Amino acid sequence: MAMRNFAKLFKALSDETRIRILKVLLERECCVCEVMQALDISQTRASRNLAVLYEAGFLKLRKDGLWSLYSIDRDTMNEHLADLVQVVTKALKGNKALEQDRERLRKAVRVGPSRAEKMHGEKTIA
Amino acid sequence: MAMRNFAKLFKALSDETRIRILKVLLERECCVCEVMQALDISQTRASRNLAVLYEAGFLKLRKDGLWSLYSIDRDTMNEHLADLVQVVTKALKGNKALEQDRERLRKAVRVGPSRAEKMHGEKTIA
DNA sequence: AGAGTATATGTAGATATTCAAATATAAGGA
DNA sequence: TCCTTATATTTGAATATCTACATATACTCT
Repeated sequence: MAMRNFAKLFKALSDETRIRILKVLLERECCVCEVMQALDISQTRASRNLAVLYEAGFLKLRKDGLWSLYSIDRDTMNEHLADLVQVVTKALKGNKALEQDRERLRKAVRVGPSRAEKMHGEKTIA
Repeated sequence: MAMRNFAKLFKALSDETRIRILKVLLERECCVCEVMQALDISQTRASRNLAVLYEAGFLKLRKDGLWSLYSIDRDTMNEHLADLVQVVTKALKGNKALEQDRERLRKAVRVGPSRAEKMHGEKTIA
């Protein structure tokens, strides 16, 4: 169970054009020019946003002569989804990468920034 | 079944600081100063990023005197998740907002941008 | 009212993102 | 080889995002 960089995955999905592309690709595999026709956008825009989704791991790429055929990578998609569900429904206990944050939270008290600074000298707050 | 703006939701989640905040809040409700201590970040940064998550609907806010107590809005979270699962696992048939894209996809052919432009005069491609 | 504290907000600078236009690359056919 | 076509990449400009610093706001207590 690799620790994923959720922020990066979400960033790839944080653009309306890319969401529209994903939805079109849910219909079927498409070449770049089909995507640009479906969304009525420029070739550059279609190509670049497909590349972003591809690099994030959401798409598969198949070459056929001149055509670049993109399709949803359903396996990867389902993996991401499963992880996401797990993160949100459970409390991510035992996640090493975030143990520090949780450790500091354990010690944290409900005082504001000014008092927090005084508590441990100038090193408590970055 | 309101059509959600997924891009906006994902944008709120597309920042590493906000992911860390969510994970801390999965532990328990926190005030701003607890978040800043847990993540070792500035007060401004904690406050601003909490606000982004709040505005996106992921957090609940409870005021207690001087303190602003933020916590995960689990109902909203689960709604979003349910929607997401639906979108990804099904093909989103019958979604009015995207009917145009799918309609154009139906008519789209596997030719490149140059020929696509000629097919319907200069109006086919934006 | 006045002091102290927790949080929010205005501003500005650095950085990142997005897009179109032009150009480059690569495949297929004459 | 030369031409056409589909896609990728580079460039530059507009815009958005993120952060720290300074300041404002709001609540509590004396």
